[in-house]
Amino acid sequence: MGMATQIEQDERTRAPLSREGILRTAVALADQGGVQAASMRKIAQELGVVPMALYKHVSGKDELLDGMIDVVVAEIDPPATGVDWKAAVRQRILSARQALLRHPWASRVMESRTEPTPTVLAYMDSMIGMFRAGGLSMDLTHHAMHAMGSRLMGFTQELFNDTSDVDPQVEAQMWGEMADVYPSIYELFVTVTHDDASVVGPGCDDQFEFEFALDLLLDGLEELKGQS
Amino acid sequence: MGMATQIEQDERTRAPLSREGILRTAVALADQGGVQAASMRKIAQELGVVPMALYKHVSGKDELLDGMIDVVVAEIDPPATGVDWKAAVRQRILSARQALLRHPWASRVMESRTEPTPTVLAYMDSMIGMFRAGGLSMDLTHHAMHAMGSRLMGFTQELFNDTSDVDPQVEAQMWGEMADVYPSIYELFVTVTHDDASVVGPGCDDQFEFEFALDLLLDGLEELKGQS
DNA sequence: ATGCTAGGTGTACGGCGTACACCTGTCAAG
DNA sequence: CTTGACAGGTGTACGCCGTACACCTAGCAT
Repeated sequence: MGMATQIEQDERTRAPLSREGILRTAVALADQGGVQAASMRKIAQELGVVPMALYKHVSGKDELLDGMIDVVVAEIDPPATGVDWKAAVRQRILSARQALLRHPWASRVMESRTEPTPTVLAYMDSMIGMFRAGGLSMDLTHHAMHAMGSRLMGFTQELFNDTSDVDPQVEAQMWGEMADVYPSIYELFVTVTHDDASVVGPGCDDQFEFEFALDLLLDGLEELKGQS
Repeated sequence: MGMATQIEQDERTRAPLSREGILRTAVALADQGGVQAASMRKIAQELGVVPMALYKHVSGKDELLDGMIDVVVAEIDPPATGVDWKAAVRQRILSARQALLRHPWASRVMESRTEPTPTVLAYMDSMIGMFRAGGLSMDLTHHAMHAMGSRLMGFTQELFNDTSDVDPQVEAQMWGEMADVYPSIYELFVTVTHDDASVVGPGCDDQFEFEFALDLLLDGLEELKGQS
């Protein structure tokens, strides 16, 4: 069996390349190895193909990243119907948050993009429509979009990455030192961990914090809506 | 005059390398050419030195980026004294915003970092202290920190980069097409540009939008403070 | 039969971060 | 005064990255 035959078999085995397949592979690689695992070369290798082959389906790295974002945005649920505007916006943003939690690299990539893709524009458009349907004035809707900011895309920066792989001994001493240098952080930490009944939990409930901030904004907007 | 002499002159001319000098140069390069202009190699060239020389003062690219962030954070004004807690927080966050507007690359870099530097921790600590001094409970302060999210660092994502270098003819046609595909965005655009009396202004006032969202959050927090 | 084209290949280039061996001037200890 | 450690700048080299460009080839419309 000659080399050529082997190659032919490989080629026959391999599903033909396609933009969608490339994007799916890229997203999968990024999901499991971070955004830097989604390099042109690694995607190509994963697909059993030479790097330059990708360029027949994607114009370059930028378009690839845009495509990856579109995949994530497509996972966001459509607007709920038959509910309060606030509830609808709330649900949708929480859905966006879930999508971005499934693809932790996506928020960073989104921010690095300069021009929004049609998919992102469609999402924005739909979001604006939800505010309008809820009776917010155009001006207030405009402010609302800005106020939501990155929350619109379902993410807020987590200030502290609580997952630490240091051993408790060292960590305890670290906190001891922090008490002197960063007294307020220490105080906050102590309160939060004390209130938290769960033994080993992550100190604070990200989901709760996200919803807290979201509701703070939505409630404020509703009050302003009533005033106008 | 031999080569050696020339080199000696260069060496004598050049200020000796230092961590601070490297960071200043890196920030300057990033300010004028984006974050990718602050590569090890370009920083070294700017300082008239070979790339590896930097490693005697900075352990690697990560520490360099951390250092660059510290430079920016150090530009944030200290807390104002003798004013309402809300006013003090407001002023400080607006100061942070100014710092990040001077260094547009900084927000993106901050988000890419995993561990906060001592400088950033000190800023956080001070911020927490401001909430506490304002009478917010520890719990509410905790929520406040999360609610502020990236705004704490003085930035919100600008959804649309309004600075376009296309000619008005093309842009007008583009908006015409958008009216069909993204009706809500179009409607919003029309309203905003119509209300804006200024002829060529950027469509919406980023500073106003930032303060709008900030005040929405601060007002909400104050109300919650009163309730508890 | 012919020649066009879509799609995969191979080679090569410039840029990046950085490991590692090397040199050299300075300065304290013997 | 010698010596030797060492701080700090140099040079080379490696493996990664994105991608320009020339090439091949199978399939298909003419």
